[in-house]
Amino acid sequence: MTPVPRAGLSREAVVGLALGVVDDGGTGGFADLTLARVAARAGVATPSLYKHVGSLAELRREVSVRAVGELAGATSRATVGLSGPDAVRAMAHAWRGYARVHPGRYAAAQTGPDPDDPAHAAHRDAAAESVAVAVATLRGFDLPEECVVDAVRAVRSAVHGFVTLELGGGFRAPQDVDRSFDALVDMLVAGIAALARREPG
Amino acid sequence: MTPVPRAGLSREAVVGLALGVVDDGGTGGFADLTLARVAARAGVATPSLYKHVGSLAELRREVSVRAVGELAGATSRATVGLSGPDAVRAMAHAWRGYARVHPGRYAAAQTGPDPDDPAHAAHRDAAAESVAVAVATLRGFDLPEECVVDAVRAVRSAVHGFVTLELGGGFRAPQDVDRSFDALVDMLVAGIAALARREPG
DNA sequence: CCAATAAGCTACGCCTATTAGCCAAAAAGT
DNA sequence: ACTTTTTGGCTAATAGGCGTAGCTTATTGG
Repeated sequence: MTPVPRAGLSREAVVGLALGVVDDGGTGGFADLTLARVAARAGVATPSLYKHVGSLAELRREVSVRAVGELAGATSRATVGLSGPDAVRAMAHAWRGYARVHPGRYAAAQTGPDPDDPAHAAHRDAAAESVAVAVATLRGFDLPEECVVDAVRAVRSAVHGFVTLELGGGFRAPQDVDRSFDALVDMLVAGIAALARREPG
Repeated sequence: MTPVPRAGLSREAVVGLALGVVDDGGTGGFADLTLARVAARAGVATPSLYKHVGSLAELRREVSVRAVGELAGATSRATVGLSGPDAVRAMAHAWRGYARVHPGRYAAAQTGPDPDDPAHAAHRDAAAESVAVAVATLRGFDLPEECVVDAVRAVRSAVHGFVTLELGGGFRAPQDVDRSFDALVDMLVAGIAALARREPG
């Protein structure tokens, strides 16, 4: 009957539009990601998206994988050629920088993959890559093998916690937040060094 | 027509049932909190809840305030009579302990209040109390006035980040998570002490 | 005993996601 | 070039969520 021009969508295009929704929604962009919103951007009826994406959950997972990959890439790029304290500092700042520039995507990156579901394989890989960057950063500290995991967990915890609280408006005091972040990173670097000195073998 | 017995609800009762939903839902209990679920627990039709609660958003906020208050209470109780490193350690462990016992409520506690909305006053108060506990914990470190906020932010960031990642399944390696937490707390204590030593005045 | 209030209910409107089935447009095959 | 198949739109319809309106009954207070 009525001619229906093609919108030229594809899985890639849909994910891209979803990323746009996430970006425009600020910190809550990922939580507010909806098929209806994506369809509106595409100029298409909501059910049409199912030709390119299995479900909202699948689209969200795809967005998460992208976000985790980007975060891993940003920290990785920031630390090439560095080691020891310099590497940790660079990683921490790159991490926080990514979160501040892309708060919606950072929130998306916090969805953990299901360890068992085979559909989450890409997500697991991306997460593993992100952790691998952190591990690589700690080379140069001469950490005893069994302490590396403690150090990685400490760095991830501290930086992620800081960024989360900052984006969530948790730091209401007037003091400079950058300064506090530097202090935190200093603590981490000193703490890792101390961890290396302890239990010397 | 048909006799409609009273369910004996009240605002208190509704909030209590909501807390039950949150508790039973694990980490995602707060995200999955829904008026329909609460109504089902109350044995009541969903719209009936509006006689006791203004909206889902209001109910969620109420739950958040409770959770923040409980967390502040738990950390406060754990640190009475302690100071310095002992206080920080006790607070960190009480914090993590609360989150592990009440993962749903802990997630609820992460919703930040709107600084302007007068309806969020109770939420702001609860959050302020929680921060006050952390500040009190740092007495005994002789921190220069302008460094206290850095130390508070560092402690909150590190502990919150660790707990968040732990609950979210972010620590997949087989190594003991308790040990990693102890290492993190050691770093914090040492870092705060170093902060006190720096810029001596 | 009666009136006022409080606490249920059903019916509805609007927004999601998702499925089913139709139809035209593009692509592939002959 | 024509035909066939696949693809990517569509509308219609189901199910479940929040929230509003208006009715009815239980409870309470005079």
